[in-house]
Amino acid sequence: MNARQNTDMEQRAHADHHASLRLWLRLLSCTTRVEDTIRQRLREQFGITLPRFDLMAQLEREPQGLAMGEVSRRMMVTGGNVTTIVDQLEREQLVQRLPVPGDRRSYRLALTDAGRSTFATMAQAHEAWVRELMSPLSEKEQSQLAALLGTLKAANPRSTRTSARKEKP
Amino acid sequence: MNARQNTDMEQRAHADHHASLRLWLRLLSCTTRVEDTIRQRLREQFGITLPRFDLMAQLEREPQGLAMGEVSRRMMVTGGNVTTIVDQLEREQLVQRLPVPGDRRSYRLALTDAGRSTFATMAQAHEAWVRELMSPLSEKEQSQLAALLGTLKAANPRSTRTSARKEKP
DNA sequence: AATTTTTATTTCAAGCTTCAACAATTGAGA
DNA sequence: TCTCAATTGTTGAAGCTTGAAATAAAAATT
Repeated sequence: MNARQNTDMEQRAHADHHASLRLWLRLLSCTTRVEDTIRQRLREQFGITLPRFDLMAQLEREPQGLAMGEVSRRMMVTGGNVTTIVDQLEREQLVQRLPVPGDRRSYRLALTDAGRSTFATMAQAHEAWVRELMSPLSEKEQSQLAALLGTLKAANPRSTRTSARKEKP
Repeated sequence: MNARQNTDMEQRAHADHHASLRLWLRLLSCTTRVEDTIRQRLREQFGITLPRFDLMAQLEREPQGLAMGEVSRRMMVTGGNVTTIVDQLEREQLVQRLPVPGDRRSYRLALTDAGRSTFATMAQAHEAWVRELMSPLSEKEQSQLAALLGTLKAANPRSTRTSARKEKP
């Protein structure tokens, strides 16, 4: 660390040079705290992990089912990741891989009946927790927050994350 | 995409029945996108992982060093987790475990000289990335966001997460 | 039709994370 | 002092995650 440069940096810092950094750390820690709470309650009360819950939530929205790749895109995780989560959920009889007539590579991923009813119970509790955890903010503050985050989200591109992109030589 | 169900959901949503849930999902995805970008750039440009960078950042703030437990608390991760990250960083000669005179269970964890200089370089790039990623928001919007998140953070307790808490029988 | 390219998914190794159990040391009380 | 409880850190199993390579099937080209 060069003391001279350090001083220069501090001088130009007009009080809030690190404002963005502090904002980011606060954003991160808020999110982490809420997420950890939800993760813990899901495990304690339903014996399920957050990734499995999230995957079921994706399927619940699309009763006709989704391809693995589509789930991967929506959850913003790699395909390999989805494979292992689905393997587990299938073993627990909560989701099923259904064949797609025209395409033997792919299949429809859908909740089983058991999965649907299990999810319904969990989702209700989950939504109550989220409301509780957000309740420190008034309704008005919540919509302000949503608007600000919307700006941030719109500007940052969604990463593809399908993994295994080959370079064109 | 099923148009009918989509409509139903919107109808039953007395304008903002699920507002908190949507807010939470937006908060989560904003954070995830920024975090993923940072993680990727750290790996590509410096060959380091985000957890290792974060741990070094904790140490950089405390030149006299920190105990494992203190790092664990500040990073809000389990002790076992810190152990493995430190093992790696020690192997790379970026941090060191220094003995504490009065206590043979514990030690001071501190950056090495190499660690300090490596971190300085990375931290500068890191801060520039954060500023870039937050730049869709004006300065004023950033402080509004910080204030709202402050309210949220203050109300949610910081979890201990030291693991291995024995019940009193 | 045969070949090449693209698409869909899986596998594998490595690393992160948690939880629970464990070991070592310190501290407090009998 | 001796014992028991609390503190500090580690280990191991299981699960999540990524990135890269592999497999299989479909689509596009020649």
